[in-house]
Amino acid sequence: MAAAPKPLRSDAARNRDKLLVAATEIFADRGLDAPLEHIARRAGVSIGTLYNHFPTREALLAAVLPDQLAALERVTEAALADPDPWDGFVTFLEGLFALQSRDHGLNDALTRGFTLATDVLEVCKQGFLDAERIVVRAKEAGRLRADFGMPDLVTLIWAMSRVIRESMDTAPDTWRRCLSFFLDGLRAEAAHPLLPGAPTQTDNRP
Amino acid sequence: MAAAPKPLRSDAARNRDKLLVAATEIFADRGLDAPLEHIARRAGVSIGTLYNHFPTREALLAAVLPDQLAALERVTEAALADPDPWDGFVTFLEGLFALQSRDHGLNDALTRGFTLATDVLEVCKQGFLDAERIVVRAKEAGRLRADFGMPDLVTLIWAMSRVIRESMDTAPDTWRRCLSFFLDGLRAEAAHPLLPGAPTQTDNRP
DNA sequence: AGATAAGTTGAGGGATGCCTCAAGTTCTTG
DNA sequence: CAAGAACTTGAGGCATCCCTCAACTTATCT
Repeated sequence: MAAAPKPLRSDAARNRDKLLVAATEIFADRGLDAPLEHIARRAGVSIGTLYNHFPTREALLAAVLPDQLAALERVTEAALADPDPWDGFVTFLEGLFALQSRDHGLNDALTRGFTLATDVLEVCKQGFLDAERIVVRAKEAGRLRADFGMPDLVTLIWAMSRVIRESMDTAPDTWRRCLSFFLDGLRAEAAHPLLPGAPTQTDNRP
Repeated sequence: MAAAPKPLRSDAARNRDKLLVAATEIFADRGLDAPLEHIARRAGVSIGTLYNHFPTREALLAAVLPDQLAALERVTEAALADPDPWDGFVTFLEGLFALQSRDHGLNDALTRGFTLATDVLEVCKQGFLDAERIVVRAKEAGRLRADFGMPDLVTLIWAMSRVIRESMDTAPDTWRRCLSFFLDGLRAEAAHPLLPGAPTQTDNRP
């Protein structure tokens, strides 16, 4: 099935590793569109070598992102493991944004419409479905407002990712404050009718 | 006082106007870092002429932004005119974001730490003070949660500006939905203790 | 060790965007 | 209607980032 991945020559394997380490670091603190030259330089390798191993930025992302996404998966599991559906929902959001606040690249990945390799995309979709379980559970328990849907989660991620990016360097916990306020508006008992002109939920399915 | 602004030659004045019109349009729908060449081309003028009239991007902004800020001022006034402090607060936010959603450039201006000419900056500061009156009034009326401060307004603007930008082309009213949720968390009676780790208000004064 | 396949290198070509300035054009004024 | 001042022009230099490829180096295998 899978094309037999021919074994790399020893030096090539080493360079590949150095590139992955460098890419992970640089993406994490410069974001996903950091110049590839920086990554090559940090890996102590020429730009040509980088392109030899990863012909496109997307290929490099596909090699680097899965680790970050695994961390996210752990957060999701922890959230689902919480016996209280609301607490689980809060745990999920806190964990998600905490990860994003530590990893500029993950922030980009979750947020910008990035071209991702199909298998990475698959992981994302799976994560999205797990997140949906968290949301549904909290709604069914009558704790999360009934009109909150997955598109709203996406919107929330956009919103918070901006807050995270903007405050990262000066007051890195600002997002917690913002999230606190937001969460208070998501509790079922806080729900008021939407502002006039606000799209109804089905309008903005992604 | 003010340095006598020597009268422009007629053709120069015409070009200047064309540039302002073009800049207003392009900034509004491409954002504040649209290529200056685009603006020159749309004005039907060479790039050199643009630089002749506005030696820096900042100078061009200083000539273009006041109009947008005036619109914002009108929103602020309307908000203060509302007899109900909470409704005024809501009016303010709705008006602010509605403007941003129509003007990509204003969205950038309010959001990114842009280098602004001192007099434009002055207008911004004034607007900020007016906004503070709206916030304080809503808090004193016991309608807006007591722990909401001006830094939180800044954060909210960051958050919403991202939502606006991201949904502008596909579902331009998404921000209203998001704002509705957020507002429900800002009502005094919705307030819950902040999440652990959230900075206290004084931490993130800008 | 020598032959060969595998891997590396970095200069260089292409885009885009910023900004300048010498040469040309056009308005204004006497 | 000159002539000089005011203004415009666009090619070109700079910088950044993209990506490629012919010449070189190195690991591996016998």
